Amino acid sequence: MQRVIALVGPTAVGKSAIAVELAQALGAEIVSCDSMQVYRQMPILSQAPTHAQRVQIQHHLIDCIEPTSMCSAGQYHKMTVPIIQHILSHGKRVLIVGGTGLYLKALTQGLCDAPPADVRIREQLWSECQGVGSKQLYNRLLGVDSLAASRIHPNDARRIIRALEVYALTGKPISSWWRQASAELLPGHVTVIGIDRDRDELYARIDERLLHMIYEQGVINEVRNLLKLPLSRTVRQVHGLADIEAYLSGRVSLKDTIQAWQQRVRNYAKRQLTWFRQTPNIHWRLIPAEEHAWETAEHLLDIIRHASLQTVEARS
RNA sequence: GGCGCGGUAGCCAAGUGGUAAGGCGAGGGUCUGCAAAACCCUUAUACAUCGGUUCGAUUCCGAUCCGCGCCU
Repeated sequence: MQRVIALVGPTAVGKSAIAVELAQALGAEIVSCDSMQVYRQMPILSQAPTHAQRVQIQHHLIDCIEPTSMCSAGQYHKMTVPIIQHILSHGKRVLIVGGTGLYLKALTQGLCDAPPADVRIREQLWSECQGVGSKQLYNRLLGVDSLAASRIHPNDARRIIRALEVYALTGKPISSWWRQASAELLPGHVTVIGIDRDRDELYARIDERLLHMIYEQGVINEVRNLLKLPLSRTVRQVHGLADIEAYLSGRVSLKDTIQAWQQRVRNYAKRQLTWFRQTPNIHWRLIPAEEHAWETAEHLLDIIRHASLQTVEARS
């Protein structure tokens, strides 16, 4: 059977609980693939696995970066590869679990070798963009890298800036970096399982989860403490932070805060699904409403066994 | 009961005597170092009802219904 398996799905679909059951059955350790659970001091906001779950199964890449500093797909990749190799070298399996599509892609397909973000150049380009507009920068990109430009929308300031950044840093267009084979971690060796639920049910779960976070888990207090810190730019993007901050400042009622936050997360879940749908060779399972985590885990085991057989057949 | 204001798509909301912006939502998509981000596409024979004026009314007039506010 495959030694590296990934379990992905939208937020609130029930990944963490299912992952623990599945990891137990597989004899695997869990490697998180979540851009927010990597940070410390925000376990509620990021809905990280519970202490009990982490005692049951060893989890990695959770609770390991201060919220004042910044993680990125590249940094995540750099941290994670050795950990996976280490686990495998001990004869255990790896279960990658998470909802951050880009991080999973970085892990399974690698990133190109272009240099990481350069804060100074990026800020310069960004302020320039705000002055003259993204179309201007896009035209410049068109001049130096028409291939990249053809794949980036003129309104997509972020990617235009990244492309120009790489060009400024290396003198080579970003598309030429794309062409270079990146160091793949485990080419073709990862079985990806996607879990999903009926859309209405998923949205209802999201709505309930946020209420639970507010009324049972005490997110508001967690946010209050976080706000005392000089949070990194990435951390400031966590869903709920800005909403609760507005509530704490008295500008917004609790009711409106919750509604805005719920809406944000529902939209996010949809985007996650869009991402995972295009993941090559992903195996989906639609979870029925009353199915228990351990039942789902059993179904997933079947799927994994099947997928492994197919891979073996394909190779011989 | 009287007076005033309002009734435009699932919601909010512009507007015009020649059949009507936009936003939200919803659905789909893109994604190579901020990704819980950013960006793109699609979406509705929607003008409360009935009459009248008019070549033509969502727009003007009248009545009716509903909502809101004020007055009695």
